[in-house]
Amino acid sequence: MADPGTRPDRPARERVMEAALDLFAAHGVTGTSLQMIADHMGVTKAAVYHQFHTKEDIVLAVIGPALETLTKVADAADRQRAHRRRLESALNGIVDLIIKNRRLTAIVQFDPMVAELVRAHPSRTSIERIRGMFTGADPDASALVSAAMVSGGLVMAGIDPALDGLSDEELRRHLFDTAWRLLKPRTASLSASGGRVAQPTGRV
Amino acid sequence: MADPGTRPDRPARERVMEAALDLFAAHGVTGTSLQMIADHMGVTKAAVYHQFHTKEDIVLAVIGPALETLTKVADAADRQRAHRRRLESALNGIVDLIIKNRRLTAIVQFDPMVAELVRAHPSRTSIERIRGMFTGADPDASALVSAAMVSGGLVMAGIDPALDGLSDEELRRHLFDTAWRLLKPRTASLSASGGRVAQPTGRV
DNA sequence: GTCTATATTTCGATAGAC
DNA sequence: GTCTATCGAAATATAGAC
Repeated sequence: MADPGTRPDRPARERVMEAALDLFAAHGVTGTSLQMIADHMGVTKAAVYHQFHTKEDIVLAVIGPALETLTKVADAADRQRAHRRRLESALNGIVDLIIKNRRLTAIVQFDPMVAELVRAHPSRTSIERIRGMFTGADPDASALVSAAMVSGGLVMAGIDPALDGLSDEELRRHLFDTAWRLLKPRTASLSASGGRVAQPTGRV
Repeated sequence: MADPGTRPDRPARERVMEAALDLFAAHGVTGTSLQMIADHMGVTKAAVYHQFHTKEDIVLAVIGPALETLTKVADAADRQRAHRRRLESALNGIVDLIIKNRRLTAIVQFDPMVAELVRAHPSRTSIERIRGMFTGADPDASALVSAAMVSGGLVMAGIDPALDGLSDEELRRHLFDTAWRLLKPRTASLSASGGRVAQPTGRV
Protein backbone atom coordinates (compact mmCIF):
# COMPACT_ATOMS: atom_id res chain seq x y z
CA MET A 1 0.00 0.00 0.00
CA ALA A 2 2.05 2.94 1.25
CA ASP A 3 5.70 3.51 0.51
CA PRO A 4 7.47 1.16 2.87
CA GLY A 5 10.60 3.29 2.93
CA THR A 6 9.16 6.48 4.33
CA ARG A 7 7.98 5.36 7.75
CA PRO A 8 4.36 4.69 6.69
CA ASP A 9 2.39 4.42 9.92
CA ARG A 10 4.86 3.01 12.34
CA PRO A 11 5.61 5.32 15.21
CA ALA A 12 2.55 5.23 17.44
CA ARG A 13 1.45 1.70 16.70
CA GLU A 14 4.86 0.25 17.34
CA ARG A 15 5.37 2.35 20.42
CA VAL A 16 2.21 0.78 21.84
CA MET A 17 3.51 -2.68 21.08
CA GLU A 18 6.86 -1.96 22.70
CA ALA A 19 5.25 -0.56 25.82
CA ALA A 20 2.89 -3.53 25.95
CA LEU A 21 5.80 -5.97 25.66
CA ASP A 22 7.62 -4.26 28.52
CA LEU A 23 4.58 -4.39 30.75
CA PHE A 24 3.45 -7.88 29.76
CA ALA A 25 6.89 -9.17 30.69
CA ALA A 26 6.77 -7.39 34.02
CA HIS A 27 3.16 -7.89 35.10
CA GLY A 28 1.67 -10.48 32.79
CA VAL A 29 -1.05 -9.80 30.25
CA THR A 30 -4.02 -9.90 32.61
CA GLY A 31 -2.03 -7.79 35.04
CA THR A 32 -1.47 -5.05 32.47
CA SER A 33 -4.20 -2.47 31.88
CA LEU A 34 -4.56 -0.07 28.99
CA GLN A 35 -4.04 2.69 31.52
CA MET A 36 -0.65 1.26 32.40
CA ILE A 37 0.32 1.06 28.74
CA ALA A 38 -0.77 4.66 28.19
CA ASP A 39 1.12 5.86 31.26
CA HIS A 40 4.22 3.98 30.17
CA MET A 41 4.06 5.83 26.84
CA GLY A 42 3.24 9.16 28.41
CA VAL A 43 -0.11 9.46 26.64
CA THR A 44 -3.75 8.85 27.53
CA LYS A 45 -5.85 5.75 27.17
CA ALA A 46 -7.74 7.24 24.26
CA ALA A 47 -4.51 7.61 22.31
CA VAL A 48 -3.90 3.91 22.75
CA TYR A 49 -7.42 3.08 21.65
CA HIS A 50 -6.82 5.03 18.49
CA GLN A 51 -4.18 2.48 17.52
CA PHE A 52 -5.78 -0.70 18.82
CA HIS A 53 -9.51 -0.86 19.36
CA THR A 54 -9.36 -3.61 21.98
CA LYS A 55 -6.85 -5.01 24.40
CA GLU A 56 -7.11 -8.30 22.55
CA ASP A 57 -5.81 -6.61 19.41
CA ILE A 58 -2.72 -5.45 21.27
CA VAL A 59 -2.03 -8.89 22.66
CA LEU A 60 -2.44 -10.48 19.25
CA ALA A 61 -0.12 -7.94 17.64
CA VAL A 62 2.53 -8.66 20.26
CA ILE A 63 2.37 -12.45 20.31
CA GLY A 64 1.11 -13.05 16.76
CA PRO A 65 4.49 -13.13 15.01
CA ALA A 66 5.82 -15.68 17.49
CA LEU A 67 2.77 -17.87 16.96
CA GLU A 68 3.22 -17.75 13.21
CA THR A 69 6.85 -18.70 13.61
CA LEU A 70 5.68 -21.77 15.49
CA THR A 71 3.86 -22.94 12.40
CA LYS A 72 6.90 -22.27 10.21
CA VAL A 73 9.04 -24.30 12.60
CA ALA A 74 6.61 -27.21 12.46
CA ASP A 75 6.41 -27.04 8.67
CA ALA A 76 10.18 -26.89 8.22
CA ALA A 77 10.66 -29.86 10.52
CA ASP A 78 8.00 -31.85 8.71
CA ARG A 79 9.97 -31.49 5.51
CA GLN A 80 12.74 -33.60 7.06
CA ARG A 81 12.23 -37.26 6.32
CA ALA A 82 14.48 -38.90 8.93
CA HIS A 83 13.10 -38.91 12.46
CA ARG A 84 16.36 -37.67 13.89
CA ARG A 85 16.62 -34.79 11.43
CA ARG A 86 13.01 -33.83 12.04
CA LEU A 87 13.61 -33.73 15.76
CA GLU A 88 16.78 -31.69 15.35
CA SER A 89 15.01 -29.22 13.11
CA ALA A 90 12.06 -28.78 15.44
CA LEU A 91 14.25 -28.40 18.49
CA ASN A 92 16.50 -25.89 16.77
CA GLY A 93 13.47 -23.87 15.71
CA ILE A 94 11.91 -23.85 19.16
CA VAL A 95 15.14 -22.90 20.90
CA ASP A 96 15.68 -20.13 18.40
CA LEU A 97 12.15 -18.84 18.90
CA ILE A 98 12.57 -18.82 22.65
CA ILE A 99 15.91 -17.03 22.45
CA LYS A 100 14.44 -14.36 20.23
CA ASN A 101 11.51 -13.84 22.58
CA ARG A 102 13.40 -14.30 25.80
CA ARG A 103 11.30 -11.84 27.75
CA LEU A 104 7.86 -12.75 26.54
CA THR A 105 7.71 -16.51 26.22
CA ALA A 106 6.58 -17.77 29.57
CA ILE A 107 4.39 -14.92 30.71
CA VAL A 108 2.40 -15.49 27.62
CA GLN A 109 2.35 -19.25 28.08
CA PHE A 110 0.17 -19.04 31.16
CA ASP A 111 -1.96 -15.98 31.01
CA PRO A 112 -5.60 -17.03 30.85
CA MET A 113 -6.36 -14.33 28.29
CA VAL A 114 -3.55 -15.52 26.05
CA ALA A 115 -4.60 -19.14 26.46
CA GLU A 116 -7.98 -18.18 25.08
CA LEU A 117 -6.42 -16.37 22.14
CA VAL A 118 -4.09 -19.26 21.33
CA ARG A 119 -7.01 -21.67 21.40
CA ALA A 120 -8.60 -19.73 18.58
CA HIS A 121 -5.38 -19.08 16.67
CA PRO A 122 -4.50 -21.11 13.54
CA SER A 123 -1.09 -21.92 15.03
CA ARG A 124 -2.76 -23.93 17.72
CA THR A 125 -2.18 -27.28 16.03
CA SER A 126 1.47 -26.48 15.36
CA ILE A 127 2.19 -26.76 19.06
CA GLU A 128 0.75 -30.25 19.08
CA ARG A 129 2.69 -31.19 15.95
CA ILE A 130 5.97 -30.08 17.53
CA ARG A 131 5.13 -31.88 20.72
CA GLY A 132 4.56 -34.98 18.62
CA MET A 133 8.04 -34.65 17.16
CA PHE A 134 9.45 -34.37 20.68
CA THR A 135 7.71 -37.51 21.89
CA GLY A 136 8.27 -39.54 18.72
CA ALA A 137 5.76 -41.97 17.31
CA ASP A 138 3.83 -44.18 19.74
CA PRO A 139 5.52 -42.75 22.84
CA ASP A 140 5.70 -44.53 26.19
CA ALA A 141 5.29 -42.73 29.50
CA SER A 142 8.98 -41.92 29.72
CA ALA A 143 8.98 -40.26 26.29
CA LEU A 144 5.87 -38.26 27.18
CA VAL A 145 7.47 -36.98 30.36
CA SER A 146 10.73 -36.12 28.64
CA ALA A 147 8.92 -34.17 25.95
CA ALA A 148 6.83 -32.36 28.54
CA MET A 149 9.87 -31.44 30.59
CA VAL A 150 11.73 -30.20 27.53
CA SER A 151 8.80 -28.13 26.27
CA GLY A 152 8.20 -26.60 29.65
CA GLY A 153 11.82 -26.40 30.64
CA LEU A 154 12.84 -24.51 27.51
CA VAL A 155 10.10 -21.97 28.03
CA MET A 156 10.97 -21.48 31.69
CA ALA A 157 14.71 -21.37 31.13
CA GLY A 158 14.17 -18.69 28.52
CA ILE A 159 12.96 -16.27 31.18
CA ASP A 160 14.86 -17.53 34.19
CA PRO A 161 16.61 -14.62 35.92
CA ALA A 162 19.39 -16.99 36.98
CA LEU A 163 20.36 -17.23 33.30
CA ASP A 164 20.34 -13.50 32.62
CA GLY A 165 24.13 -13.47 32.60
CA LEU A 166 24.32 -15.80 29.63
CA SER A 167 24.52 -14.38 26.13
CA ASP A 168 21.94 -15.39 23.58
CA GLU A 169 24.44 -17.58 21.76
CA GLU A 170 25.60 -19.27 24.93
CA LEU A 171 22.06 -19.88 26.14
CA ARG A 172 21.00 -21.17 22.75
CA ARG A 173 23.76 -23.73 22.67
CA HIS A 174 23.19 -25.00 26.20
CA LEU A 175 19.44 -25.15 25.78
CA PHE A 176 19.82 -27.25 22.68
CA ASP A 177 22.39 -29.56 24.28
CA THR A 178 20.36 -30.05 27.44
CA ALA A 179 17.14 -30.68 25.56
CA TRP A 180 18.88 -33.02 23.17
CA ARG A 181 20.15 -35.12 26.04
CA LEU A 182 16.52 -35.85 26.94
CA LEU A 183 15.06 -36.17 23.47
CA LYS A 184 17.70 -37.90 21.35
CA PRO A 185 16.49 -41.20 19.94
CA ARG A 186 17.67 -43.92 22.29
CA THR A 187 18.80 -46.64 19.86
CA ALA A 188 20.24 -49.54 21.87
CA SER A 189 23.11 -48.44 24.12
CA LEU A 190 24.55 -45.52 22.27
CA SER A 191 25.70 -43.69 25.39
CA ALA A 192 29.35 -44.55 24.85
CA SER A 193 30.13 -40.93 24.03
CA GLY A 194 29.59 -39.89 27.63
CA GLY A 195 27.19 -37.16 28.61
CA ARG A 196 28.04 -34.42 26.13
CA VAL A 197 26.35 -34.47 22.73
CA ALA A 198 27.86 -33.46 19.45
CA GLN A 199 26.07 -30.54 17.89
CA PRO A 200 24.12 -31.82 14.89
CA THR A 201 23.08 -30.18 11.65
CA GLY A 202 24.85 -26.94 12.32
CA ARG A 203 22.23 -24.42 11.29
CA VAL A 204 21.05 -22.75 14.43
CA MET B 1 -8.59 -24.26 70.80
CA ALA B 2 -11.84 -26.00 69.79
CA ASP B 3 -12.31 -29.73 69.76
CA PRO B 4 -10.55 -30.90 66.60
CA GLY B 5 -12.76 -33.95 66.26
CA THR B 6 -16.15 -32.29 65.91
CA ARG B 7 -15.75 -30.39 62.66
CA PRO B 8 -14.72 -27.09 64.33
CA ASP B 9 -15.16 -24.44 61.61
CA ARG B 10 -14.38 -26.26 58.43
CA PRO B 11 -17.25 -26.33 56.00
CA ALA B 12 -17.47 -22.81 54.63
CA ARG B 13 -13.80 -21.92 54.89
CA GLU B 14 -12.68 -25.05 53.14
CA ARG B 15 -15.36 -24.76 50.51
CA VAL B 16 -13.95 -21.35 49.64
CA MET B 17 -10.46 -22.78 49.37
CA GLU B 18 -11.63 -25.62 47.15
CA ALA B 19 -13.54 -23.29 44.86
CA ALA B 20 -10.55 -20.95 44.74
CA LEU B 21 -8.23 -23.81 43.81
CA ASP B 22 -10.53 -24.87 40.99
CA LEU B 23 -10.71 -21.37 39.59
CA PHE B 24 -7.04 -20.49 40.13
CA ALA B 25 -6.10 -23.58 38.14
CA ALA B 26 -8.49 -22.63 35.36
CA HIS B 27 -8.07 -18.86 35.15
CA GLY B 28 -5.02 -17.97 37.20
CA VAL B 29 -5.11 -15.98 40.42
CA THR B 30 -5.34 -12.52 38.90
CA GLY B 31 -7.94 -13.87 36.49
CA THR B 32 -10.14 -15.07 39.33
CA SER B 33 -12.44 -12.59 41.05
CA LEU B 34 -14.20 -12.99 44.36
CA GLN B 35 -17.43 -12.87 42.41
CA MET B 36 -16.35 -15.91 40.45
CA ILE B 37 -15.49 -17.77 43.62
CA ALA B 38 -18.84 -16.87 45.13
CA ASP B 39 -20.71 -17.93 41.99
CA HIS B 40 -18.79 -21.21 41.89
CA MET B 41 -19.96 -21.89 45.44
CA GLY B 42 -23.49 -20.71 44.82
CA VAL B 43 -23.27 -17.92 47.38
CA THR B 44 -22.67 -14.17 47.33
CA LYS B 45 -19.44 -12.26 47.59
CA ALA B 46 -20.26 -11.17 51.12
CA ALA B 47 -20.43 -14.78 52.23
CA VAL B 48 -16.91 -15.27 50.93
CA TYR B 49 -15.71 -12.16 52.71
CA HIS B 50 -17.07 -13.56 55.94
CA GLN B 51 -14.46 -16.35 55.72
CA PHE B 52 -11.54 -14.42 54.27
CA HIS B 53 -11.33 -10.68 54.70
CA THR B 54 -9.15 -10.10 51.63
CA LYS B 55 -8.39 -11.89 48.42
CA GLU B 56 -4.79 -12.10 49.54
CA ASP B 57 -5.88 -14.18 52.52
CA ILE B 58 -7.52 -16.68 50.22
CA VAL B 59 -4.45 -16.96 48.02
CA LEU B 60 -2.19 -17.42 51.04
CA ALA B 61 -4.46 -20.07 52.49
CA VAL B 62 -4.36 -21.98 49.20
CA ILE B 63 -0.65 -21.77 48.42
CA GLY B 64 0.73 -21.36 51.94
CA PRO B 65 1.05 -25.05 52.82
CA ALA B 66 2.98 -25.70 49.62
CA LEU B 67 5.34 -22.83 50.36
CA GLU B 68 5.99 -24.14 53.85
CA THR B 69 6.70 -27.56 52.42
CA LEU B 70 9.36 -25.96 50.24
CA THR B 71 11.23 -24.86 53.33
CA LYS B 72 10.92 -28.33 54.87
CA VAL B 73 12.31 -29.83 51.68
CA ALA B 74 15.28 -27.48 51.70
CA ASP B 75 15.93 -28.14 55.39
CA ALA B 76 15.73 -31.91 55.01
CA ALA B 77 18.11 -31.83 52.06
CA ASP B 78 20.55 -29.64 53.95
CA ARG B 79 20.80 -32.30 56.63
CA GLN B 80 22.43 -34.60 54.09
CA ARG B 81 26.18 -34.25 54.08
CA ALA B 82 27.13 -35.83 50.75
CA HIS B 83 26.44 -33.70 47.69
CA ARG B 84 24.77 -36.56 45.91
CA ARG B 85 22.48 -37.39 48.81
CA ARG B 86 21.56 -33.74 49.24
CA LEU B 87 20.63 -33.51 45.58
CA GLU B 88 18.59 -36.68 45.72
CA SER B 89 16.75 -35.49 48.78
CA ALA B 90 15.93 -32.09 47.33
CA LEU B 91 14.80 -33.57 44.02
CA ASN B 92 12.64 -36.14 45.71
CA GLY B 93 11.04 -33.45 47.83
CA ILE B 94 10.33 -31.16 44.90
CA VAL B 95 8.89 -33.92 42.74
CA ASP B 96 6.70 -35.03 45.61
CA LEU B 97 5.50 -31.48 46.18
CA ILE B 98 4.66 -31.05 42.52
CA ILE B 99 2.80 -34.35 42.37
CA LYS B 100 0.73 -33.43 45.38
CA ASN B 101 -0.13 -30.04 43.90
CA ARG B 102 -0.46 -31.17 40.34
CA ARG B 103 -3.12 -28.64 39.42
CA LEU B 104 -1.85 -25.56 41.12
CA THR B 105 1.90 -25.45 40.72
CA ALA B 106 2.50 -23.58 37.52
CA ILE B 107 -0.41 -21.18 37.53
CA VAL B 108 0.87 -19.95 40.81
CA GLN B 109 4.45 -19.74 39.60
CA PHE B 110 3.71 -16.85 37.28
CA ASP B 111 0.83 -14.86 38.57
CA PRO B 112 1.99 -11.32 39.40
CA MET B 113 -0.08 -11.27 42.58
CA VAL B 114 1.44 -14.54 43.75
CA ALA B 115 4.91 -13.36 42.88
CA GLU B 116 4.39 -10.44 45.24
CA LEU B 117 3.17 -12.71 48.00
CA VAL B 118 6.09 -15.10 47.59
CA ARG B 119 8.53 -12.22 47.72
CA ALA B 120 7.25 -11.40 51.20
CA HIS B 121 6.90 -15.01 52.34
CA PRO B 122 9.52 -16.59 54.64
CA SER B 123 9.86 -19.50 52.21
CA ARG B 124 11.31 -17.18 49.62
CA THR B 125 14.92 -18.11 50.28
CA SER B 126 14.13 -21.82 50.26
CA ILE B 127 13.58 -21.66 46.53
CA GLU B 128 17.04 -20.24 46.07
CA ARG B 129 18.55 -22.82 48.39
CA ILE B 130 17.00 -25.67 46.42
CA ARG B 131 18.10 -24.13 43.16
CA GLY B 132 21.60 -24.01 44.58
CA MET B 133 21.46 -27.72 45.27
CA PHE B 134 20.37 -28.33 41.69
CA THR B 135 23.23 -26.36 40.21
CA GLY B 136 25.88 -27.58 42.64
CA ALA B 137 28.67 -25.42 43.99
CA ASP B 138 30.38 -22.97 41.64
CA PRO B 139 28.25 -23.95 38.62
CA ASP B 140 29.23 -23.39 35.00
CA ALA B 141 26.78 -22.27 32.34
CA SER B 142 25.79 -25.82 31.52
CA ALA B 143 24.92 -26.58 35.13
CA LEU B 144 22.91 -23.37 35.40
CA VAL B 145 20.90 -24.22 32.32
CA SER B 146 20.30 -27.81 33.44
CA ALA B 147 19.06 -26.63 36.81
CA ALA B 148 16.81 -24.03 35.21
CA MET B 149 15.35 -26.57 32.80
CA VAL B 150 14.73 -29.04 35.58
CA SER B 151 13.11 -26.48 37.88
CA GLY B 152 10.92 -25.17 35.12
CA GLY B 153 10.33 -28.49 33.44
CA LEU B 154 9.13 -30.17 36.61
CA VAL B 155 6.67 -27.39 37.27
CA MET B 156 5.36 -27.44 33.72
CA ALA B 157 5.20 -31.20 33.48
CA GLY B 158 3.14 -31.27 36.66
CA ILE B 159 0.29 -29.50 34.93
CA ASP B 160 0.80 -30.71 31.38
CA PRO B 161 -2.51 -32.04 30.00
CA ALA B 162 -0.53 -34.50 27.87
CA LEU B 163 0.44 -36.27 31.09
CA ASP B 164 -3.03 -36.43 32.56
CA GLY B 165 -3.22 -40.12 31.74
CA LEU B 166 -0.30 -40.98 34.01
CA SER B 167 -0.95 -41.95 37.59
CA ASP B 168 0.71 -39.98 40.36
CA GLU B 169 3.13 -42.82 41.08
CA GLU B 170 4.04 -43.22 37.41
CA LEU B 171 4.53 -39.52 36.90
CA ARG B 172 6.55 -39.20 40.09
CA ARG B 173 8.95 -41.91 38.99
CA HIS B 174 9.46 -40.56 35.48
CA LEU B 175 9.86 -36.99 36.66
CA PHE B 176 12.57 -38.04 39.07
CA ASP B 177 14.36 -40.17 36.48
CA THR B 178 14.25 -37.49 33.82
CA ALA B 179 15.40 -34.76 36.16
CA TRP B 180 18.13 -36.97 37.53
CA ARG B 181 19.50 -37.55 34.06
CA LEU B 182 20.16 -33.82 33.85
CA LEU B 183 21.29 -33.16 37.41
CA LYS B 184 23.32 -36.18 38.46
CA PRO B 185 26.89 -35.27 39.36
CA ARG B 186 29.03 -35.88 36.32
CA THR B 187 32.12 -37.44 37.85
CA ALA B 188 34.50 -38.44 35.06
CA SER B 189 32.83 -40.89 32.64
CA LEU B 190 30.36 -42.64 34.84
CA SER B 191 27.80 -43.18 32.11
CA ALA B 192 28.54 -46.89 31.69
CA SER B 193 25.12 -47.73 33.08
CA GLY B 194 23.40 -46.35 30.00
CA GLY B 195 20.63 -43.80 30.20
CA ARG B 196 18.43 -45.27 32.93
CA VAL B 197 19.21 -44.39 36.48
CA ALA B 198 18.71 -46.56 39.52
CA GLN B 199 16.25 -45.08 42.00
CA PRO B 200 18.26 -43.81 44.95
CA THR B 201 17.43 -43.46 48.63
CA GLY B 202 14.00 -44.97 48.37
CA ARG B 203 11.95 -42.63 50.49
CA VAL B 204 9.70 -40.72 48.18
C1' DG C 1 -2.50 11.48 16.77
C1' DT C 2 -3.65 13.14 20.83
C1' DC C 3 -6.64 15.21 23.99
C1' DT C 4 -10.89 15.78 27.61
C1' DA C 5 -14.82 13.80 29.17
C1' DT C 6 -17.83 10.26 29.99
C1' DA C 7 -20.45 5.76 29.75
C1' DT C 8 -20.56 1.18 31.52
C1' DT C 9 -19.05 -2.67 33.97
C1' DT C 10 -16.64 -5.07 37.36
C1' DC C 11 -13.42 -5.14 40.89
C1' DG C 12 -12.32 -5.57 46.04
C1' DA C 13 -14.33 -4.40 50.20
C1' DT C 14 -17.82 -2.78 54.04
C1' DA C 15 -22.27 -2.20 56.72
C1' DG C 16 -25.90 -4.13 58.72
C1' DA C 17 -30.25 -7.18 58.62
C1' DC C 18 -31.63 -12.01 59.28
C1' DG D 1 -23.27 -18.12 57.62
C1' DT D 2 -25.61 -15.98 54.38
C1' DC D 3 -28.06 -12.28 52.64
C1' DT D 4 -29.14 -7.25 50.34
C1' DA D 5 -27.29 -3.02 49.43
C1' DT D 6 -23.77 -0.07 48.53
C1' DC D 7 -19.10 2.28 48.31
C1' DG D 8 -14.93 3.93 45.89
C1' DA D 9 -11.59 2.68 42.63
C1' DA D 10 -10.22 0.97 38.43
C1' DA D 11 -11.22 -1.58 34.33
C1' DT D 12 -12.60 -1.47 29.09
C1' DA D 13 -14.44 1.28 25.83
C1' DT D 14 -16.68 5.39 23.19
C1' DA D 15 -17.71 10.33 21.63
C1' DG D 16 -16.18 14.26 19.96
C1' DA D 17 -13.00 18.52 20.13
C1' DC D 18 -8.35 20.06 18.64
